[in-house]
Amino acid sequence: MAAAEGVGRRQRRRQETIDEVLAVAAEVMAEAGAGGLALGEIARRMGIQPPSLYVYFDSKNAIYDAVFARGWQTLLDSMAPLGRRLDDTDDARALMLLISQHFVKWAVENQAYAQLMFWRPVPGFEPSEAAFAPAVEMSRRTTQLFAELQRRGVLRADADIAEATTAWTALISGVISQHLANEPTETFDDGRFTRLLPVLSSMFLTHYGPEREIR
Amino acid sequence: MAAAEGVGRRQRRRQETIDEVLAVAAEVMAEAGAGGLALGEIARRMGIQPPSLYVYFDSKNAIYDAVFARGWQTLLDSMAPLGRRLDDTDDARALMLLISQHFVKWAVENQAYAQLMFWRPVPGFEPSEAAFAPAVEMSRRTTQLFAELQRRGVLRADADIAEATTAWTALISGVISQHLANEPTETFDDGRFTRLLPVLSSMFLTHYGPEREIR
DNA sequence: GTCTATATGACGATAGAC
DNA sequence: GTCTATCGTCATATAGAC
Repeated sequence: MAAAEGVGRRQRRRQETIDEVLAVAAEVMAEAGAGGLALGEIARRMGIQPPSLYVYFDSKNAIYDAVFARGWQTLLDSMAPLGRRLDDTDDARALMLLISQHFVKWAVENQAYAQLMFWRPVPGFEPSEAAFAPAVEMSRRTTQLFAELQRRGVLRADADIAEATTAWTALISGVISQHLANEPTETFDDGRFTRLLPVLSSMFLTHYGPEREIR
Repeated sequence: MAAAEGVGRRQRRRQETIDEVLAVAAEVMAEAGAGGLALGEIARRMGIQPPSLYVYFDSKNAIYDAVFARGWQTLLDSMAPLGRRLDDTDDARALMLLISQHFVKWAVENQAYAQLMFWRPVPGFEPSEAAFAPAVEMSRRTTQLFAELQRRGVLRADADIAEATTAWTALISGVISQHLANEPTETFDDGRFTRLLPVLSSMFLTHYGPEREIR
């Protein structure tokens, strides 16, 4: 019993340290860019020596991996409430735009994560399969959302859902990429690319929608 | 006279060395990723010592800057013939797709350059104004192309050309980003995102085109 | 002008004492 | 679990040979 409790405490404390490492890492990445993460800087801010980090992570890339996974998981969690709104709303097209804007806004306001999630800024780092899981789940839910939109007649009955999902992904990631690369200090509301989302969303829904309006 | 010739030879030789450095740098970046460029590796392949590189470039970032400029200039030059075809063709919509495909294909086949041109993979490196010039010129020509398409009635008379240019840029860079990040080893023809270009192009032209077809 | 030789300080990573 | 010591590599700077 006492032994089991001891293990529990130790593990709890270990997890807390791991969480702190990741939080500080995200801080450093936000200031220096995703590729500018330095173990010495993490250690300095935590008041420990760099080698101590190796007690919790096997390598620098393992830290990147954990940050990558955490980013997708956080974004995924933040989108869940919006997805559930689909049951209430009668304007699925407007909700679609809201979802797109929420997604891009998160990326613009969490650029350290977004660089790692949407680009390959770190030579030699490739996310592990486990870290990729939340990203795959995001893709799954997006496909599911489009299938539901099709069921409701917002998307054409003969629309290729897999294709629509890929197209939407490319659209959104294009806006994010251009913002991060060309005007990273601009706010979501004022960005040249982020402001295009209503147009792009309407473009997308016109193409995959049930009928094309006559102007 | 002899002195002037001597200077000419020296400068020519200097320029040749500079060109060799940039070619080797692009090689290394293609293998290790844009952020994985190492001066020692450039020097090793050239058969010189790393400090010798400082005779030709002030810093590593100066090499990145030159590669960045060269990438945009090369892409720009490779697109010029396609742009001129606008005068001959009677199917401007098809040419529009060809141009998009050419652009993306170049990025997919020159990933070392593309990473530097479309992302920010190197902490602390921001392209100089001079290096940015060919990229600005590319944007200018794109705007010009769309204005011409509008003159010909391929784009709506009341379409916002600046907005259309930004939207097209976001679309294209979305395809490139997703390909580079998720399936960089896939060919242009087989890529999940690159294959979407006809759909995306049609989506774009439907939105900005003169009338929306009824399905 | 161009190169080599050498030095500096930061980095990621490892070994081993405590 | 944390430290010190250390290694190899990196970008960069300087001194000096040719």
